[in-house]
Amino acid sequence: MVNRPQKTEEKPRRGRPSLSEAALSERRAEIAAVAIQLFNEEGYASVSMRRLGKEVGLTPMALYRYFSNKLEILTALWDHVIGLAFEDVAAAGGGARDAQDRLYGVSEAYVAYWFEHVEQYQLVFMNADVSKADVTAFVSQDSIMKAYDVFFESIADVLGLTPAHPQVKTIGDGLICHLHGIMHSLITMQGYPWTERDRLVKQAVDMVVAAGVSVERP
Amino acid sequence: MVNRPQKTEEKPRRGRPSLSEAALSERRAEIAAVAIQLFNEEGYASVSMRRLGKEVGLTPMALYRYFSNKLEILTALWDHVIGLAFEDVAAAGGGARDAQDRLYGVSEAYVAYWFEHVEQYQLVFMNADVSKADVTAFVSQDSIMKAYDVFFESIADVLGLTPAHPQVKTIGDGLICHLHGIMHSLITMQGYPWTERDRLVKQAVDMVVAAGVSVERP
DNA sequence: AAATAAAAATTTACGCGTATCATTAAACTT
DNA sequence: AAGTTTAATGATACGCGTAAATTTTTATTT
Repeated sequence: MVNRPQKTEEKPRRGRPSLSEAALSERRAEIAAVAIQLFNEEGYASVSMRRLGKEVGLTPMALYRYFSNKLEILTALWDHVIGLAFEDVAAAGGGARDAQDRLYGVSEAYVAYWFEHVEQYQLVFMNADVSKADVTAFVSQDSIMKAYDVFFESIADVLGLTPAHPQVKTIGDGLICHLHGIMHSLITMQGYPWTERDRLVKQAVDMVVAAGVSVERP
Repeated sequence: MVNRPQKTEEKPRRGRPSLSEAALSERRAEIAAVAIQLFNEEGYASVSMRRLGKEVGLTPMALYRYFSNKLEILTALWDHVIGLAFEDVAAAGGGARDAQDRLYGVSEAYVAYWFEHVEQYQLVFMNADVSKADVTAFVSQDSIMKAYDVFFESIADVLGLTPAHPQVKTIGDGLICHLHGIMHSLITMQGYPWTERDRLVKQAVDMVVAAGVSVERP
């Protein structure tokens, strides 16, 4: 995050006042909106800070008052993109006949979304420059954790357990990892003759369903 | 790859001759060796072409005769690192009591290696700048595909099928994806309260073993 | 030996992200 | 009103990857 003067301490009595928190986040949002559009249209690397500054009417360095670096602007796009992905997932989950059907549906929708937006997947999940702290802060957000809930609910239904059951957490984490692995492997290692994507996703869910028959119930 | 004059055509009769293929690959190897050490010690981004040039005794631009860009030098490190990973995997597979034991061993070793070398994982699997063509060329190499064979052999053993059986390919690809997904998710989303790594890996292999009981045999 | 041709190597230059420093603006104190 | 303090903004500069132009090297042909 950008270094800002302490707000909680005795506020300074002299000198030009800081931008209000409202003004700050308003302009941050304005920059982010332009950035998201440009990043989506032309890619992260192709949009320079000089260019972005020009588009929003600021000098390049003025952007640094609102974001500490270019990557932090990218995190604004993360929120946006993950929101879109889970819109698709929610839609797929909505029309399901039963729990098992829903689990297949949301799993396929999740993977399909990222495959249809590979550039976005790379921007979110393949940026090695992102510091640990950045990602931690981002992914810990309730919005993201809540988005995965649909998987846990479906799994609980399929297994006939409550969502709070520890097995649901373990199996759910496993499925989420598995799906991410399918996307990531097929995207990063395109030369390898992978089994067809749909087949892999189906198999991943099959294994969860199969686990249901052997699960201990309370 | 770097653009080179056609070697197979009628060789030019005048002018300075091209570097021999031997000289070329020798100097490429020399550059790669220095680069691997520096990248490992200081990270990819911290080692500039100007610096690398100085270390190997070339001007920065002279490097471009041997590698078409900085990223292509990084691929040299890929080979190196994947070799190390599969040394660990092979060692883990060597001492196994039976097929099932071996499958658990190699899976855990594979995941453990990358977790112990997160920076290397990021250099190999998290570079969004890498063009599709680059990765394709890299991963299609026999060396990499061969490295995964240990998984397919173990799985065939566990399932009681020949390695050539199509189910082995499908399940093997699934397991490799699953393991990659565990690594990738736990590395990129450190703020999320994932189930413990070992548990996830064990569960992934368990599911493969469980699939064995329901598999159709020839 | 001189001229010529082509590859190798170097030089120069561009736009990039952004650190640092200089300037301007907006408030309070006197 | 003038001076002071502090935030916001702007200008300058650095090292980066590398494209393009230039120079040097090394061979063959005359």
